Amino acid sequence: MHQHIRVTAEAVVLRYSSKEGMMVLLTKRTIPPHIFKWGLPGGFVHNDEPLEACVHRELKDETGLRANYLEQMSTWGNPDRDPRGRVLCVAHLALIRHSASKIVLGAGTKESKWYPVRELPVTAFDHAEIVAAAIDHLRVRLHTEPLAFEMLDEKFPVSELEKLYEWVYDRSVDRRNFQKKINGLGLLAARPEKLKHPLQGRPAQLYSFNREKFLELKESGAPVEIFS
Amino acid sequence: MHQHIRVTAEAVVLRYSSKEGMMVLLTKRTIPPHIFKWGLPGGFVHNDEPLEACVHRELKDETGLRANYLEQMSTWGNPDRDPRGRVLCVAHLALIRHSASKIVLGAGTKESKWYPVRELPVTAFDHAEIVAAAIDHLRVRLHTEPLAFEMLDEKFPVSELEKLYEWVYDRSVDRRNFQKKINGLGLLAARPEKLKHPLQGRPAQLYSFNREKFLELKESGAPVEIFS
DNA sequence: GCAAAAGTGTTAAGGCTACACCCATGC
DNA sequence: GCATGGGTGTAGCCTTAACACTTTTGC
Repeated sequence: MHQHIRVTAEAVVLRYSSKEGMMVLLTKRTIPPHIFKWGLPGGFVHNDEPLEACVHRELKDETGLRANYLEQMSTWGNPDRDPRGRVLCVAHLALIRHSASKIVLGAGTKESKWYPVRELPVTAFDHAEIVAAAIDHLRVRLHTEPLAFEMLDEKFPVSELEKLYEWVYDRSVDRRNFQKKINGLGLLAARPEKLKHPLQGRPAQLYSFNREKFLELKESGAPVEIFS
Repeated sequence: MHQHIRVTAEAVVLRYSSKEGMMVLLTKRTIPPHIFKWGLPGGFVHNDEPLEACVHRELKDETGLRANYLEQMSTWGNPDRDPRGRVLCVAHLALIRHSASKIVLGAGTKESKWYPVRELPVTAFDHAEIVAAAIDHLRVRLHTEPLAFEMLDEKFPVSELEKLYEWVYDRSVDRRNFQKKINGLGLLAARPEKLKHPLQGRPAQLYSFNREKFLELKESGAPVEIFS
């Protein structure tokens, strides 16, 4: 018996802004199957290529983007998921800052677009399911892992972090309690500057993520709960 | 360019007893590479076979066992992990009750043994790493998912559940607070009978997991935290 | 009776929730 | 001034953590 299974590595690339919410990067397929439908960036893994390297390569080729954070999520292996035959998909979660998410047209560039996660177009294969799984995955990880900071700018107001959590957990959070909790952990470092030109209201203090402090807390053994 | 990647599905099969702690099922390799070292049960995926079906099949063939719970965990894809060439390993977590974990010799049976998770023998490939990842995975899941009950007998004393959690989180838990918390959730249903012939002390009340209640709580939207 | 494990209760501390109030900016 | 969003404080509640006593068994 000879095994014939092909493998792709694909990524659910997410960006967030309080203005537009969570958005996912999709590329329009130019070949069958599912031609003209929208799919996740990714492609067939080279024989000697690590899975994450494949994702980075395909993402670069197709959209010119560089993920700020990348982790493996789950493998989709249903025998019927691809009409061409057995194709395994190793799905990844990729995060990118909104400010670094502009799609660049280039050599291997396909038509790519950011779509609101809750308003997807017609998608190829099981990719809509994979996007949903990525959000579930994020929901689990954001309780204890500092992944939110991979999507925010280096300097951000607390309200931006809060709104990101509100989007992911789909519930409103008390602004004042959120700020107290997050400051109590000491994970945010105040920057000297304040937010310039707010659309309305008092300019917000800008913070950056204190990764050293986070690692210190984690090493100390106490479980770090960023958000409950 | 022609892709040539082979795919295996393997399982970290775990059983637990308060007497012996957490143990993992390993099979002795009978062919190179890593001949005579101990590896995870599993093998090459058939072309038209779902990943989980492959795990069940290999487990049955190699040890005669049937996993009580099976979920995909992570995919190990380092190009150098197998000297034979590119072999992807889709690792699964499998749980089995101690009372149903006796290895049965049969046709395709390899030499298999239960080993304490914290005292592994010399292992093949990256399988020791995968076992460690499975314990980490379990540590995350046990907070909110009722996987502990997949390893305990149908009827069990609360102390058995408590000790399982103590093993996984590697810390001692106050017996009385644990019982109150778990009873407060209403997830356990008292059975009419008590534990017969305890080695010492007062016979314990036996309980079984109330899955309906758990699903009800989960549906109600409130996040269910079984253990913190 | 004694040791060992199981069942039940109490109390204090800390975290979270729900609030009210003031501040800084644009218009 | 007024609207709007940002920063800080406080009181009550509820959960958790720490701990004492009683009960039921085997020997």
